[in-house]
Amino acid sequence: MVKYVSDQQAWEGQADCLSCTLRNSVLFAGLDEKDFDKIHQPIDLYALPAGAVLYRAGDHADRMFTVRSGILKLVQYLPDGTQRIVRLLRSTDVAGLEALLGQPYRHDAVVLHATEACSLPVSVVKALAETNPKLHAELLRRWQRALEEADAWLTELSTGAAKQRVARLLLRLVRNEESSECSLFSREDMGAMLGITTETASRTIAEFKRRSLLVETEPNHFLLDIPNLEQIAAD
Amino acid sequence: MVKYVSDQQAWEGQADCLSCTLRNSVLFAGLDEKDFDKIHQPIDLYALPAGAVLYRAGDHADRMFTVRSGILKLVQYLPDGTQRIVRLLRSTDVAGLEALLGQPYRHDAVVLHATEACSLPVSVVKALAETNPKLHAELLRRWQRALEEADAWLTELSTGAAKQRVARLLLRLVRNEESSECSLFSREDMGAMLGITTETASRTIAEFKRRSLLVETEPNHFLLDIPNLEQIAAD
DNA sequence: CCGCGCCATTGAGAATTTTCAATGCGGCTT
DNA sequence: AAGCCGCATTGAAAATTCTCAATGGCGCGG
Repeated sequence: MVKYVSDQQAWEGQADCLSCTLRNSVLFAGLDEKDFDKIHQPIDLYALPAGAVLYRAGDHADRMFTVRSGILKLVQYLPDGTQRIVRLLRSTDVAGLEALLGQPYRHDAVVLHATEACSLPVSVVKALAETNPKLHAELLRRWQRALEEADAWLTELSTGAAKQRVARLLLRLVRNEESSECSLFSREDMGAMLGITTETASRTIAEFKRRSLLVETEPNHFLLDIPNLEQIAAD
Repeated sequence: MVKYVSDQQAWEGQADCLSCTLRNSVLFAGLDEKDFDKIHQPIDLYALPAGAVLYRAGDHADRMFTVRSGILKLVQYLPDGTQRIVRLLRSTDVAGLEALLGQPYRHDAVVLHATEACSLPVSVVKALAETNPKLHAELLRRWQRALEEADAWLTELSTGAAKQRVARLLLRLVRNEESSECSLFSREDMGAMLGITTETASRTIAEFKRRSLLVETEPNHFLLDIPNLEQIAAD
C-alpha cells in the first residue's frame, strides 16, 4: 500500500528545530536561534510507514527532507522498466538536494523501514543558506557525501560475485552500530541494490543462514558473523 | 609510462581565462573581468598524454581541474586491489571538487585520451565563490552533475547483461557528438567501467565488430550503428 | 475458519560470465 | 633484424547467475 507524504495520517505536527534531538548532526546544525526566527514556513514532521512515497522522479521539487529515523531507498528506472536502487538514506541524511537547483526530483524516494522525516521547504533552506555560511558549507558536505555513497555503491555493491556483494551490503548496514544486529529488506529490494536477481539474493541469504553467518532473531532480523562476512566480502 | 602533472613537460603556460574558448560552459562562466583581476595565483594549463596522472586518491587536494579536451577516468580501488572506474570526465567537466571541502582526493584521476586541463588553486576558487553568487551556484550544479553521472553509471553501466552494458557505454560515448564516431579505451578499462572482465569486454566488442555494429576506421576508432546498438541496450 | 495473495525458498536446466591458457599482432628496444 | 612486451583475441571448461516453475509459510479479509 502506497501512502504519499501529503496523506494526513502521516503528519505528526510541526518540528521544533531548536529542541531537535538530532540538532548537532542534521543539516541545520550550524543555525542559531536568530536563524530559526527567520523561518516563516512550517517545517513539518512526518511518520511514514514502509512503502510510503516521499516523492517521485520527475515531480516538481519544492522541498527537501531530513531523515530522523528509519531507512529510505532512492530508486531509478531503466527505459525497460527495470528498477535500480542507487542509494539508501538513513538518520541525518538529506533527501532531495536537487530541489535547491530548481530541478525536479531525480529518483523515487520510498520508505523501506518506518521513517520519521522533516520536510524543509526549499525557499526556507535557500534563504537561510544565503545568510548563513555554516549551513552553506553543510550543504556542500551533503552533496559530497551523496557522491561518496554513490561511488561506494559502484565499487562495493556492484562489483564482484553475488556473495561478496551481499556480504558487503550486510556489513554496510551494521557499520556504526554497536551491535551486529541488522534488519533486512525484501529480497527483491536487495537484488535491486546489488544488480542481481531476486532469486540470487534469496539463495545467497539462505546460504548465509545455513552457514550460520546470519542468525535470524525475528523475521528478517539478523545477527551477523562479522569476521566471516568480512572474509567473504574481501574474497 | 606515468607522468605527474608536476612534470614540467606537461606545462603549457598560464591560462588566459578571459579569452578562454570554453568561457561560456566552464566553471568560471559567471565571472567577469573584475573577478579575474582578483586572481593572484596562476591558473596553469597542462597538456597531458594518455596515462598521465592528475592526482591520486588520498593526495592532499589543493587544486581543482577543468578539463578542456580529452578524457580522464576517476578510479577507485577495492581492498583486494580490484579497480573500478566510477566516472569519466570530458570537456568542461571539473575534477577534484572535494578539494573545496578540504578533503583529500577520493580517486585516482588518470588520462585516457590526451587531455588539456586548467589547474585551479582551491584558494582562488574559494575566494571567488564567496563573492560571486554565479560561481557559487555553478559549483552546486557541478556537484549535482557528478551525482547524476554516478547514478547513471549504476543504472546504465552496472545493470543487465554484458552486451547491454557495452552497448550503453558506446552510446554514451557518442551522445552529443555530431557523428557516430567514437574512440575507445583498452578492454581492461572498459571492463573496469562496466564491472565485467577484460575478456568479456573484448569478446563483446569483437562480436559487435563481426556483426557490423561497429566499424573500425582506425585502430580502436569506430563508427557505430546507433539504432541497432540502442536495440541491444534496451534489451 | 478458509481462501487468497505476497513473498521467500528451492530446483533444474539454460545462458552467461569467469578463469586459465594460448595465439598473434604491432611497436619498441637492443 | 631479432626479441620482447603489451594488448586484443580466442578457446574450452568451470563456475556463476539467470530463468522459469513450483512449493510452502504467513497474514489478512471475507
